[in-house]
Order: sequence, then C-alpha cells, then structure tokens
Amino acid sequence: MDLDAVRTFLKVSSEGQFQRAADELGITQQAVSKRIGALEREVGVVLFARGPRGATLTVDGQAFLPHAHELLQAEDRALASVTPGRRALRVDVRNRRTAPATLLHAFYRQHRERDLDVVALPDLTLEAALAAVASGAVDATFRGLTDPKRQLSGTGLSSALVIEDRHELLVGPKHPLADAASVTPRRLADHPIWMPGLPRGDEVAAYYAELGATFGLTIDVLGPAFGAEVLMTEIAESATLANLVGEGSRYLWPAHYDLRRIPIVDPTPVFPLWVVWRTGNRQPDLAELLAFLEADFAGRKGGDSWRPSWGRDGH
Amino acid sequence: MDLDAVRTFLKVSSEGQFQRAADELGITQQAVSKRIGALEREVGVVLFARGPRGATLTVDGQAFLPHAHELLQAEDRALASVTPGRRALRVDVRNRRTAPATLLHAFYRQHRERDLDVVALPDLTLEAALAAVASGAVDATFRGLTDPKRQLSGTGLSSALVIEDRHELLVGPKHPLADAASVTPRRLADHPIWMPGLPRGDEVAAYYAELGATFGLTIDVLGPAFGAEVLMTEIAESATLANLVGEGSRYLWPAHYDLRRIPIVDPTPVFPLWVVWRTGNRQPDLAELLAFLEADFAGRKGGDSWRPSWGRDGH
DNA sequence: GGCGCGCCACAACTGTTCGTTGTGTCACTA
DNA sequence: TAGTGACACAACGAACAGTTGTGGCGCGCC
Repeated sequence: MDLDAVRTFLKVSSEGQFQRAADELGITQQAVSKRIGALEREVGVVLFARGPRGATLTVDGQAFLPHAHELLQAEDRALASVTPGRRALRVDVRNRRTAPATLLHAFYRQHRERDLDVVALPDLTLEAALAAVASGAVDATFRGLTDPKRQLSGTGLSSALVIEDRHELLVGPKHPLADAASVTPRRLADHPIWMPGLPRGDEVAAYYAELGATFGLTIDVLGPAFGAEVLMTEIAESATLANLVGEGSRYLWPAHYDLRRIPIVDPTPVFPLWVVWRTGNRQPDLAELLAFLEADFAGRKGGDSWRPSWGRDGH
Repeated sequence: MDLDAVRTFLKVSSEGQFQRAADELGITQQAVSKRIGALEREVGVVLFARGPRGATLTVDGQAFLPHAHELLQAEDRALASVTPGRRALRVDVRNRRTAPATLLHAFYRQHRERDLDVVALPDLTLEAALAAVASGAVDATFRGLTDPKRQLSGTGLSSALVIEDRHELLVGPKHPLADAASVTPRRLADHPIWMPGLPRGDEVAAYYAELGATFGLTIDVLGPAFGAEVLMTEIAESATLANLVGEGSRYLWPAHYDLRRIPIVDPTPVFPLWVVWRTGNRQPDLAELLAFLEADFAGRKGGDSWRPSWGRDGH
C-alpha cells in the first residue's frame, strides 16, 4: 500500500473534493484521481462516491478512514524513532529476557503515553555500550560496573545502582533439587551449574567466577549458546543440568516442561546492575525513568544476600 | 515511506543477510540493497551494519524495528477493514455525538481486543440504512423505528429496542432557566427550542413534532445546520435559545461558554432507538455487542418518562 | 601469504509507473 | 439549452524500480 495514496485519501475526505485536495498537495486533480483509483483497486472497494458536488466517503471509505489515520501516525512514530532530536527515550537492555527488560516493561505500563524504544546490544563490550550512551545513540544502558568511579571518569556519564536481581535455580522435574523449597549456595556445590555461551572477560563472567570460587560451585560456561529455547529444552529433559536465572527475568517454556524456579537463600546471590546515562541528557522522559528505577530499587532492599566484591559499594 | 521497503527491512533483519531476504521476497539481492538504501536515505540514518557475514541491525535499526512491525500491522488492519469476509464489526451510528456513539465507545473500552469500525451515515434515509444492513455493508445500525414489525417484515432484519435516551435542556448562562435544577416539559412551553437542520419527514422530526404538540412547545427546526460548534457558540451567547440533547450524547465546548445541561422531569422525554441487524449475521463480535446493549438497557430502566406514540411497545 | 568465497555496492539498461497537459462525460442549474 | 463544476480518460515525458553484470572487501583456508 502506498502511504502517499493514503495521505491523498485523507486529504480528499477532509476537503470533500479532488481538486482542493490536489491544490493542497501541490499536484493536479488528475493525479489525485489516479492515486485514489489505484488505492481503490488495491483494497478492492470503492472509497468515494463521486458526485457533481464533490466526493463523499462511502461506507467502506468511512470504515477505512480511522485506519488510514493510524497508518500515518505509525509512519510518523517510526520516523520519530530514528530522528535525532525528536526520538523517543531509547534504552539498551543487553538481553530482552532479563530483569532490566522486565523493569522497563513495568515502566512502560505505568506510562503508556510515553514513547519508549527498547534496544538490545548483546554483543557490545562495556566500552562500546558506554560509547553509545556518550554519543547519544542510546539514552541509557543497564550494565554491570566493576568500578563505577574509574570506568566513568572523564566520559561525561553518570550511573546509579538500580537493580540487585536475586538469583534462583532453574531445574527440570528430574533434577534432585526439583522439589526443594529453597537451597543454599553451599548445597549447590554438589550439582553442576550450566551457563552456556557466557562471553569471557566481561563482568558477567567475573561474577560467576567469583560466585563459584566463594562457594565451591562448578559453573560450566562451555559450549555454544543456541538460545534460550534450546536451553529450556535441555534442562527440562536433564536430571543433572541446572541454570541460574534472575528473579526478575522472564523465561517462558511449554507447561509440560515442568521447570521449577528454586529460591536460593543464606545467602541469596544478587547481580548488581547500574543504569548509565549521559550527564546532562535533556531527554524529558529520562528523568522519569531514573525516578522510577530509584523508587523500585528502594522498595526491594533487604534480605541476606551475596554480592561480588566489586558490587559492594553503592552508587 | 514505502511499505515494501519496510517489509524488506523486516525480512533482512530476520534473515540476517540481503541475499536470503531477496530469495524470500522473490527479487534480486541488488533490489534489496536499493530498497534498504532508499529507506535509509529517507529516514536519515543507517539501519544495518553491513559485514562480510551478513547484515545486523544498528542501534537505530533496532529502535526502528518495532515501529516497522506496527506499520505493517496497521496496513493489515486497514486492508482487513474493507475486505469482505474478514472485516471488523461495522456499526452505523448516524451521528458521532449522540448516545449510540457513546455506547459503542463504552463497548470498545470493555473489549479493546475486538476490532470495531464505527461509521456515520447521517444522510441516509431509514430505508437506505436498512438496505445497507441487509446487503452486509454494515453489520448494525442504530435507528428510530416508528413501526418495527411492519418496517422490517420481509427484509430478513431483526431489531431490538436498546436505547431510551433521556433528553436534557442545553442552555447558555444568560438563559432564564440557566440556574434551574430541573424543568418540566410544560414549563418549556414558555421558551423556544431551537433544533436547526433537522431533516423533514423522518422519525426524528416526527418525534419532535409529537413532543411539541403534546406539551405545547415551540420547536423551531428552521435554518441550515452549520454544525455542532456553531450551535454551541450561538447558544452560549443567546438569552433565549435552548436546545434539546440526549443525556448520553457528548458535546464539547470551551469552558468559558459555560453551557448547562438541565434535566427534564415529570415526565422526561426519551427518544427510543433500536439496533437493527441482519438475521443470521455470523459476525462473531455482533452477538457480543447485542448482549452488551441488552445488559446496558436493562440497567437503565425506570423513571417517569414520555415516549412518542410509536415508541411505546417494546421489542 | 595468496586464494577463494561470501556478501554487499555500483553501473548500465529496460520496462513500468507516476505525474503532467489536454480533452471528454455527466449531473445539476439557470 | 447552454453553462458550470467536478471527476475520468488519453497521450506523453521523466523518474523510478527492477534486472544483469561487475567490482570491492573482509574473512577463512590451504
């Protein structure tokens, strides 16, 4: 469908005749006639009743009208989403299944009227992600920072600790811990943890390395990642494989997989995540988001938890 | 913006490379390259990072992605709205400001997931509107029926009395009744009622004629109708003009107009409206709408009201 | 390190499309 | 019956989108 034809359709419907629509659009009456004719041929119905006093909408034309408006509004939003200066708040979540994405969804539900674009930059290094924020390509990113002060010094960026996602154990029904109400990290030492596809050398790998060393866990990061669906399937069928997932993460599986999320306590490992933004970014919705994140974080404090050594100071 | 280009953008983003997108679309790789290039020129940003292993979305491309999906969905809905067989429930309300439109809006709010197209056929005679329903051009219409049994016999149409809209008096602040808590029809005999632009000979005109004759009212239907905005302005400035509006109608005016809606009691004139549909219409949402209307009507019964002679038998 | 491979961009060509000008048809009006 | 207003049809030219052919570039493989 040609959006120029849709625009012409709306002009004719508001002006009431082809000639005036043509004048407004800066084309000839014959061109309008052709555009409307082509649109009518495409949708398969007559949209205007042509009469000696102009053109009026048919029943089909009236039904089409609100959808035509919506089409052009969708076009406008699409253009705005990539136009510097008028683009919506754009946030990088690195992974659409983990806590930051869930939290952004909650923010969006509270503020339906705001435009929000969530992008995932899973393959970017921390440095590249920070550069994207500094350049204005994205307004905010959720990342783990091993040393916020040093990592952000001289970059013009600000950060705030806003998520401490409590880890849970994800196991299938055949796993020995399948029916446990909760487990402690030390009990996990007897069971291998499988986290395929973790990138080496970044803060996520550092977190699992320190977690494993502290409690004597076997955390296997080997093997390529074929995606969450494959991971869920493997865990569902296995009597030994277990996976660590964040409490705020959103993984879906068929009901007959019968996977279970087992809380980990005494202590609960938490992965600290900071939100990073450009100091002085005037995006109007950014302040709203930061306030939302701060309020959410304040409401979740407490509990006996374990943090990596680099996540023990606040923001 | 070219929707074919948007479609191509989505194919490339899902396939990961130009050549496979081209194969799926049945065009050459070069054509895909041109389309993407043209789209990028139009939106002013680079959407794909081209590499030797294919094309991946840039940050801007990721932000654009959900909007591209929405554009194509909007296109699909627009096409569906006029495609016989898969079109949404289509209802004629004759006037977008009166009770049926308000009621449909309430229905839509309860059933956001349903597709609903509201069309207004103000200039159609009752016969033409019924013909539109019988032909399937619209699924239902709200009309006044002076003799449902006779008017619908042999047409294959069904009807139900679903609205009895209580009339109120609309006056400006200078009108003698501006501060009345309520008025009776007989008191209105001293004040002219102005209803410009009423079509002659239809059921609405018949209603006002009988109402006027019963209570000795002066109902002036003269003068062309310049639209609701003009009417509101005239009433706001006049010390004598008054207008009858339905309780369920939705008229808007600037706050400084200071118009008032005065309830009419002892008795309250009500205009009976039937919904008419084609017997055996299988549109799945039609039954939902009829049930909604019936429930709403049942919840509004009661009160001392006046009906025209032709509206005193039920459905 | 040279070579081949996969992937995308550029160039030249062609058929189609879109817009323009000019003319025709039709209904209403005086 | 002639005039007017409004839309449709016809013919023409420019622009565009698609095709084939070719080139550049990064990566992996011998």
